[in-house]
Amino acid sequence: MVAMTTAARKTTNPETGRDRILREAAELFLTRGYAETSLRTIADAVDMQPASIYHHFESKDALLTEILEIGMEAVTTAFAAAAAELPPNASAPDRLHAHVAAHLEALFSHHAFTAAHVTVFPFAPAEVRAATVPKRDAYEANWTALLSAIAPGLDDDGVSIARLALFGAMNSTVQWFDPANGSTSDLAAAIVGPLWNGLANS
Amino acid sequence: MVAMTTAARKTTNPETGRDRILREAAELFLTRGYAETSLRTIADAVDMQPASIYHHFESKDALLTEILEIGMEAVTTAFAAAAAELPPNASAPDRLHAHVAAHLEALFSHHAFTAAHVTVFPFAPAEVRAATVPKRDAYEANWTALLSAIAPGLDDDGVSIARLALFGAMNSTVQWFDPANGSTSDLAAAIVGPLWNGLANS
DNA sequence: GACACTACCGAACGATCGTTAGGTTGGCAA
DNA sequence: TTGCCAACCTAACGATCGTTCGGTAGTGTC
Repeated sequence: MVAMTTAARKTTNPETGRDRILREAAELFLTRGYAETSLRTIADAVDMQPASIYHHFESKDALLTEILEIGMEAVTTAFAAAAAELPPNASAPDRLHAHVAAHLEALFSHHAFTAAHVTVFPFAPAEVRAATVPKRDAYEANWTALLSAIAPGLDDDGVSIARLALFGAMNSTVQWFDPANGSTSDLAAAIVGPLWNGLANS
Repeated sequence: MVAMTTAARKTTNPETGRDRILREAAELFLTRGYAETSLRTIADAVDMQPASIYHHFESKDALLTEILEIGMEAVTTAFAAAAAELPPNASAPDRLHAHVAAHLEALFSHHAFTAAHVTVFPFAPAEVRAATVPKRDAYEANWTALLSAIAPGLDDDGVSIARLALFGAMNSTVQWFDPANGSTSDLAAAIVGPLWNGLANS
């Protein structure tokens, strides 16, 4: 009886125990918060005992660190892929749209992992944040370069504010946009359009 | 010696015990998170014993509920005040700027109370969120009305997306803008300018 | 000068937390 | 067939959590 559950899980779910923990934990952290989610809750979600999680992860903090790293890798990869797919002579608004769409697509396809950066990261333990900060900085640098290239009229402060405001706008979508109601590309267009041309022309 | 501390606090700090708890708790919730902040930490910050907090508040949840209500009242009042101060024939971008500036000013002057809505609210206990939702909805309705008035070219979905993206942009400022580096009115101009005229013209 | 009341304190409660120690099992390698 | 190892288990640890109970010191009232 005890033996059956393991075998049954193996056949019905190809996801390994480790990946399942990562995914379920990411979703729980996202919806309930890090401190609000106990290891016993995570264990319940993956049909395990709390102690079993320690076979795969060193600690609860290490679990969160890995989740945040997966999320940051997803958006970083998406940014690079969008840049690679753009024609060399793409217009400024096209480039902006492509990268916004890529960010949003990553945000919703690796939803829990990337969205965790928006809501979980600020309250993560200091050591966890410190471990993830370099990768976050690198990703932000991509956007700083993009925005100064396509809006040469902005000075450094203007670029910073534009980037941060755009991040704020994009990342807040995880709290209100439902992918069932439209593509992330359309959502990107709905954000980039007014932003590029101005509300004055909408 | 024990008696002195009470007298000394009374004279050096005009803030009552209750208000002090509210303010310190709001700041701690904001910087550390709700679940991450224990009542013992709050008690330490106000030089009290944990049990004493229960003389002023029914529970930790009730304390957070009151903090969120103070914050929502601040932005609601600021919105109404901005509307009242505007000349009847103010231009659309002027109206937008005035309300963005009012929101940002409230965000930073009642910093911890209003900012708590951005970062603490999503993970607050369900009962706490339910108690605050009506006032949040009412505030959002103000913005929906404003945006549809000044950007008549947008349909309902467009207004919603514009409002949510603008909220995302404004509220994210609590995580990166330092009021020491400039006025909230300038910050509002830096956000509204590109948004209204478009990045294309920046 | 007795009384009530506000504002606090000291000590403790049961519950829950992250974590650890020490098994057990099922499948693969030799 | 034996031995090994990854993947789990049961049980419990000490720490910390929100909360409660029963006080006490100071202040104003009659």
